[in-house]
Amino acid sequence: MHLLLVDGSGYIFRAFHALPPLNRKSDGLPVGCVQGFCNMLWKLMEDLKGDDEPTHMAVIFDAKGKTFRDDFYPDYKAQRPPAPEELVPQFPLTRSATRAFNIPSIEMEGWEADDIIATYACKARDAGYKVTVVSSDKDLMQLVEPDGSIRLLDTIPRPGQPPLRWIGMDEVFNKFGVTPDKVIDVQALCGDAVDNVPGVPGIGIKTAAELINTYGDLETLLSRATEIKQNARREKLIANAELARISKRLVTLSQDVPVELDLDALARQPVDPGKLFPFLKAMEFATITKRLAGLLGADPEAWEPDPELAVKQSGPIGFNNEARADARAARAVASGKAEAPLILHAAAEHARIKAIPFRPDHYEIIRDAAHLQRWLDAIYMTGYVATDTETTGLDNQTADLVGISFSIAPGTGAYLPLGHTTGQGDIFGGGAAEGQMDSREALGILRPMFADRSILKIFHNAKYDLGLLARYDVAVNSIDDTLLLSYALDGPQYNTMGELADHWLGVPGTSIKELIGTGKTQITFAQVDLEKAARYAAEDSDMTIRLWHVLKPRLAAENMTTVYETLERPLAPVLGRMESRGINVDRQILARLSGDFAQRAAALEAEAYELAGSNFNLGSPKQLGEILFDRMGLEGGTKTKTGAWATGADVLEDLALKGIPLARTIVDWRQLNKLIGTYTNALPEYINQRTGRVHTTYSQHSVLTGRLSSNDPNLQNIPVRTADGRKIRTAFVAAPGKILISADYSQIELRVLAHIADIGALKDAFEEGLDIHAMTASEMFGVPVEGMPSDVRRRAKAINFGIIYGISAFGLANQLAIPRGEAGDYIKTYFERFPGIKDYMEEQRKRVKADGFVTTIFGRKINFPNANSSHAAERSFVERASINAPIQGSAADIIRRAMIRMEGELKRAKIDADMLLQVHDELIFEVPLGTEAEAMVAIKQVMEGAAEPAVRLSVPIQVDAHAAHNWDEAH
DNA sequence: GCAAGGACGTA
DNA sequence: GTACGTCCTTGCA
Repeated sequence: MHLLLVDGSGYIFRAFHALPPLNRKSDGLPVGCVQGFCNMLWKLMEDLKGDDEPTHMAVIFDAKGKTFRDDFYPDYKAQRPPAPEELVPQFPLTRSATRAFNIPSIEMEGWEADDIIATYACKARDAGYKVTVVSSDKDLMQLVEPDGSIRLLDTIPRPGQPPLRWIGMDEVFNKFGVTPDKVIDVQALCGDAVDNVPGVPGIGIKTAAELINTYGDLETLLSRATEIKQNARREKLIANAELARISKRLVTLSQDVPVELDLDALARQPVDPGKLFPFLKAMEFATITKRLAGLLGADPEAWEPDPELAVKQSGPIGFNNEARADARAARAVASGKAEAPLILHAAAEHARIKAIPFRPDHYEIIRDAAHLQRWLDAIYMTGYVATDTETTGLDNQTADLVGISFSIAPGTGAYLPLGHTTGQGDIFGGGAAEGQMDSREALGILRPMFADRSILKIFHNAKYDLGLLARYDVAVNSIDDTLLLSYALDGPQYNTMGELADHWLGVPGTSIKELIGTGKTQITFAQVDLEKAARYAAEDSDMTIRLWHVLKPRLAAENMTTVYETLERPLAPVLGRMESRGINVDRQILARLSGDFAQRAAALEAEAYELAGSNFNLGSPKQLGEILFDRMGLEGGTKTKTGAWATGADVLEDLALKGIPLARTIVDWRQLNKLIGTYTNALPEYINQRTGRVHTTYSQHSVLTGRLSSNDPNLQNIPVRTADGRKIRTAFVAAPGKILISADYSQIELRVLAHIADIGALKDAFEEGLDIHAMTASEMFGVPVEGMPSDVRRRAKAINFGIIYGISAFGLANQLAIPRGEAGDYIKTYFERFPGIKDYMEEQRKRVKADGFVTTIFGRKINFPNANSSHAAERSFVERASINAPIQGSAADIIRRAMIRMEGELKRAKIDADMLLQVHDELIFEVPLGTEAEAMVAIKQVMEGAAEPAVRLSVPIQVDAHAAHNWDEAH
């Protein structure tokens, strides 16, 4: 018979300092000690086989509250600081873990774990058991038996030491200088600062051992204290005899705790996969789950995560409330009213990480397979890794891989150089630099790690690395992204690694410019000196892991987990694939348009010179203003904020109406010139040599409201409003054998407004499929929809848009070219007809002033740090923006959800369709010719249902889809 | 060579 | 009145 007693509380406290901190991947719940605890439990079962295999087992914990020791010595453990914040949530989880392994979890109020352990150990010893106590607590060393019937076992992982360290007679003697039965006498004399056991002041462990070995035990020593020769020692012992006796009582473990379970009840039970896997999956311990599944011959997929412990998933109905609760909690945090351990935990993590110094000389350069394998082993041990690719350029569709860096903990870092060349600045590139692994071999080694779902890969801007690695056939599963964490938490406030490092870590990141220079003399990263490159690259990963440790716990603390998990992280790979696909652009159509536009622009230019009476640079607003308002002396000119003449299109239109033909000519010239410069001439330059297509880059983290932006080239502002502009869209064509589909949300923002502000009249109109602007006009002006003059509808439309933009009389007057007073009357009438809108606007104004942010219906936060600015114009601006942001942002969230779900749904419906572009309320697809009808049905379904189940909108969502060979006709 | 300002393309 | 990105000129280094 062999009883194994685990000192659960002792393990947690010691493991806390010995193990790397680890948070649950989904929500930042700290679980490092729980994971260490689970590892320890199953390793014990693995290691203690044969003679050492326990027949009985229990895990003992400290209960909350006072113990009997407090009754006679209130200062006992009084100086112990409260448990670290990240430990607190782990206490109950270790109990759950114990039960998950089908092991009794024992704790008793009024007793310390040590007393319960002592009671069971002695009972078992007397019954002839062998006893092992899993602990390294010196207070338990008094239990060790010389014959080995009771031993301690220390299992806290420590670098450079064996995983199991037995503590028997010899080890106790080494520690206390006495046999185990005299340990309490020694402790009574030397005391214990940590537990606030007083002992005899001035007597340390060595003196105590010497005295006890001389006199036999404490009582004998105290009764014969007068015999001691050393004056000081004698006086101290006599003066503090009572303190020594109290100390002995404090350290002596009780052996007669009235335990409820008898020894038989501790007999080992077989592990029950139905208890174990739901727990492990809820904790997201992928590696342990896999190993235990192998050991037990079980399929972990057969069990769902324990719903009590898992990250709360948004249910069909619950989400709206949850999002509101999130928003409430976030407001509480912002106003400092929240009391939440997670907030303190996040703050503590920030302080901890910030205090860890950077040690560039500790970074490693990986030059061979063995070294790479050592890092891989470390990554698998850790379960996560910050990683970053170094390349020859900013465009992941053309750049080449130069190296990869890794970091598994703050202060660690390694750089794996793969594509460095010799010969700095040599345009022929030189040969490969010495001391680099073959990139095919290295990628072959790394591929399984990147694909492994149990290893979390932490990037800063994962979309870039994913798109690049995909070109090297490296698939990446399980990602986190510090850029998107920051965006979910703080919006586009900090963007670059440098800004984040500066703000959160208090260090200026090395600028890439220091390595590659700028302008004409710029080199690529491949040409950077390898040692320098390694320091830069490893530092990048080091900073990424630090930022992750700082930002990830904030997610749970600030209730942004759902936003990050459902709107940010899963979108990045989707966008990455859209960028990789690109879109087919017909070079010849653009060339023909360039010629046509240039010819017409030249004619207009000549006409302008004629009308102006001199040659000047038509592209210069400065020169134009001087000609119009100084030389020609035209009236009514206004100045811009810098004092220059304003010559915008609205000003020129005005002049044209007043009979100044030059103004019209300039307007037309500018339009053509814009089309040439920004589109017909620029776009062909973006056609990728390798793919023959144009690949935009989306920014997921730049827009305040949650929209995407598109750049290099911007494919979200391809002209559509004018006939000439639309011709450019005809150059965006389907590949041979394919056809384009454009699917766009109809009036999505007005529908969202009707839902959020709960406007019955608007909702009814959408429900009945009415012309919403005509309906508005009819309500406002009392004009029947039938036979309504187009100008009346136009005004109503302007007002509807104005509402979405946070209307002002000034702005509406400008838009409609009517007097301010008249515009003000319109707005008044509107608010009278739709009082709910006014309430909504007031609510947002109030919110932004009180909280500094507003939220979308999915819980996304939009920050306005200037909400209480002393500048009136700035304040008004914030008010308008805070009215617009929830509307624009909720619509943006809806299309994000559609995009995230789209690929999976199309695949499920066995529809072959590639999502290529997003233009805020529109998605462009490329599908095989002939399949467009069924594709459109499926696409519409996903888009129209995108808000659900998270939010059940109270207005119908309508999507219009068209298929055609080019984008102009499909739109 | 770079930043700022003006102008203008989109939703 | 909201939210963006790009091109061109201008002015300064």
